[in-house]
Amino acid sequence: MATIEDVAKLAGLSRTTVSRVINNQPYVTEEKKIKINEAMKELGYVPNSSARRLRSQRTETIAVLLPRVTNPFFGQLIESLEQKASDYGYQVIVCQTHDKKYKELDYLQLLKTKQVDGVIMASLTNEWMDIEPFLDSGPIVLCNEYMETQDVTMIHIDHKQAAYDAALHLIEQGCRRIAYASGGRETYISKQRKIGFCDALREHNMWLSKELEINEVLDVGDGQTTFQYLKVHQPEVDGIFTGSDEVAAGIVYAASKEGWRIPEDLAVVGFDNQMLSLLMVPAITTIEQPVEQIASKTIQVLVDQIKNKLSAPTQRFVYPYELIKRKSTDCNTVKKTAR
Amino acid sequence: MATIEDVAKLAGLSRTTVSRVINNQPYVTEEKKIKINEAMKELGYVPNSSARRLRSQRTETIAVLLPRVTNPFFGQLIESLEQKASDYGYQVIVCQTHDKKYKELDYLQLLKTKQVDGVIMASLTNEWMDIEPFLDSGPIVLCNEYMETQDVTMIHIDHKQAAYDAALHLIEQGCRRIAYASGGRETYISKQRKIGFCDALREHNMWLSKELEINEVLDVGDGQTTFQYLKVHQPEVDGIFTGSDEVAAGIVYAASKEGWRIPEDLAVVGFDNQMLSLLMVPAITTIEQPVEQIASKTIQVLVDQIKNKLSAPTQRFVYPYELIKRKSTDCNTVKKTAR
DNA sequence: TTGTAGGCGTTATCAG
DNA sequence: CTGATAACGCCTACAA
Repeated sequence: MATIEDVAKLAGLSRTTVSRVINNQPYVTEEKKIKINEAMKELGYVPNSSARRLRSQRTETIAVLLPRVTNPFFGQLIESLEQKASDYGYQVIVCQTHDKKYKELDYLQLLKTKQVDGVIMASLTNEWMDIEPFLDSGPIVLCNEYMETQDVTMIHIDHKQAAYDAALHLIEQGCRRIAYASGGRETYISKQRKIGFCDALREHNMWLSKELEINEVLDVGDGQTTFQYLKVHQPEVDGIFTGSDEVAAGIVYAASKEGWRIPEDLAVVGFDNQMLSLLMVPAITTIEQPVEQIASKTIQVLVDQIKNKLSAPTQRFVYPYELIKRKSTDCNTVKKTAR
Repeated sequence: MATIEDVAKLAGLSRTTVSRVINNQPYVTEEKKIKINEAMKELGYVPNSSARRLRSQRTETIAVLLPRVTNPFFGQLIESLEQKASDYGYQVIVCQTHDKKYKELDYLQLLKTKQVDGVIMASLTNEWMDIEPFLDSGPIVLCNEYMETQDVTMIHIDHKQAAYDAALHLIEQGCRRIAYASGGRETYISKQRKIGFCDALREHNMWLSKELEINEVLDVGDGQTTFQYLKVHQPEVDGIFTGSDEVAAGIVYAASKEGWRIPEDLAVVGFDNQMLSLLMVPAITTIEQPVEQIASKTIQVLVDQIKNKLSAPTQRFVYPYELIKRKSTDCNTVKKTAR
C-alpha cells in the first residue's frame, strides 16, 4: 500500500505538498502538481481514509436507525436517504433495531465512538431521557418519528391528523364498528395516531372498545392473524384502520379467502401507500407520505448540523400527507348484507 | 472527548495498562482493572474508532453493493446480511448502484481507501476485468451474481436451471407463445436465465422470437407497460416468464384491468417469491431463493477471507431453489377461449 | 505485572 | 510557494 510518503519521495517533494495536491489546495506550482499526480498514478496511491478520519475528526458517514429494511416504507426511506447522502459525499450505515431498545442504544454508540458524524433515527423505542445524552457526541435528527421535546430536529407528517382523516373517512363510508390495528412499538407516533383515530370516533359518538384494539401488528402475516381474530371474536366489525399497507393487505387477503367482501363486509385502510396497496384486489385506501421530501430534508438538516458545529436551533418540519381513497373503503353499496 | 491518556492519568497508570483493560488482555491486577474501569466511567471514555482503525488497519465494516434497496429481494437480502454481519461484529454500508457502472466502481473505491474490509457485490454491471484489480485491495464476494471466472467466491442459485424449470412449467401448462421479460442489466445472471429459458423452449420445438423478448423491465410499472405492449403487438401471447415478482404483479394487474383472464388468457411466472406474489389475485407462480442461507454463507465466507488474509481458494456455493406453483399458471381449463 | 516509546497515514501550523 | 514538525488516539514490541 503506497502512502503519501512514497508519493512524496517519488516526486522528490514533501508530504505537505502532496497533501496540498490531494486536497486541491492553492499554492502549488502547476509543474509540481503534474509531477505529483504522475507519481500518485504510478504508485496507485489512494489516501487512507482511517488516517484522514483520525486527523480530521470527521468520518463522512451517517448512521440510519430503523426497525427493519424489509418494511417497504423503510426500504423506500433508506433508498432516498442513501442517495441524498451520497450526493453530499456521505455514506450511510444501515442499523436495524428490530424494535429492540438495546439495539437502538448499541447503534447510538457509533456516535460516541466517532464512527459516524451523525445519526438519523427512524426508529425510536427508547425513552427520550435515554437518548438525550448521546446528543453530546454529535447531532441526531428524528425522521418520521417524533416527540414532545424541543432538543432535536424532527421531520415528519402529522400522524394524528392523518389517522383522524382515515377514521373520518371510514365513518363517512358508514362504518360503525371500527377496529384499530397498530404496530407493536409504543412510540409517540403510534400514540398520536391512536389519539387522532379516537378523536374522530368520539366526534361521532363512537369509541374504540378494548376488543377492537389490536396491537403488535406489523406485517402481512400479522394482518391475516388479525382477521382471524376479528372473524371469531368480533364478527360485527365493519371497518379497520391499520398502521401499514402490509397489515391491510394481510387482512384483505385473509378476509377474501374466508368469503368476506371488501369493503361491503369490512372496509380497510392502510398506511404509507406502498405499491402493494394499489395492486391488491380490491385496491386499498391508504395514507401517502412524501418519503422523498422527508428523506431529502432529513439529510440536508443533518449535514448542516454536522458542518455548523454550533448547535443550531432545533426545528420541526411537518410535511403534508394525502388520504388516497380506493376500493377497499368504497361502500356505496349497502353495508352488511347477508354474509 | 476523553482519550486513553486522560484515563491513564486519572487512574495513575500508563496508557498501556488502560489499553490492556480495554481489550481484555491478561496481566492486569484485578485491583488496577477496577481503578481503570472507574476512571473510564468517570470520564465517559469510549475508545476512538478512527484511531483504532488506523492502528489496526481494520475497519470492521463491509460494503454491500446492490442495485436498489426498494427491490424487495434486495431488501430481504440486505436485512439478512446486516443482521448476520452484526453478529460477527461488522457494520454494513449500503451502496446502491442503480445499475450504473460508474457507481459500482465508485463504491469499490471504498475498498481501496480502506474504508471497508471487504465488499459484497450483489450488483455486477461492469466487466470482470474492470473489477478484478480491486481484489488487490481486499476480498470481494459475489452474492446472487456470478460469472465464469474462478478468481472470486460466489454464492447463488442456478439461475439457468431455474428459468428452465419455469419455462418447462409454462409449456406443460399448454402455453405455446411464451414471452420473456428480463431486468435491464446485461449481467451474467440474466444471460443464464435466458439460456435456460430458451433451452426448455427448444426441447419442445419452440423458440423465443424477438418480438416476445422484452428487456429493461424492472418494476411494477414496467410490468404494466409490458402488458400494454403485448396486448397491442403480440395478442397471441399466452404465457410470460419475468425476472421478478414486481414485474409479474404489474402484468397481472394490467391484464386483469383490461379484462384478460390469468392464467387462461395469459399464464405468468415471477421470480423471488416475494409476499407480493402470494397476495396477488390470482397468486403468482414464482421461484423461491433461499435468501437467508445465501446471506448467511456470504457473510461467513467474506469474514473468513478478511481474517485469513492468506488468499484462500475461491469457491462456488450453489443453493437450491424451488418453483412454487400457484394460480397464475394453473391452466387446467381450456386455453384461449373467446377473449 | 507494568511502563516506555514508536509509529499507523494524514493534515495543520509555522517557519523559510 | 514549499517543507519540517507536531499532533490525531491507539496499540504493541520491548524493556524493566
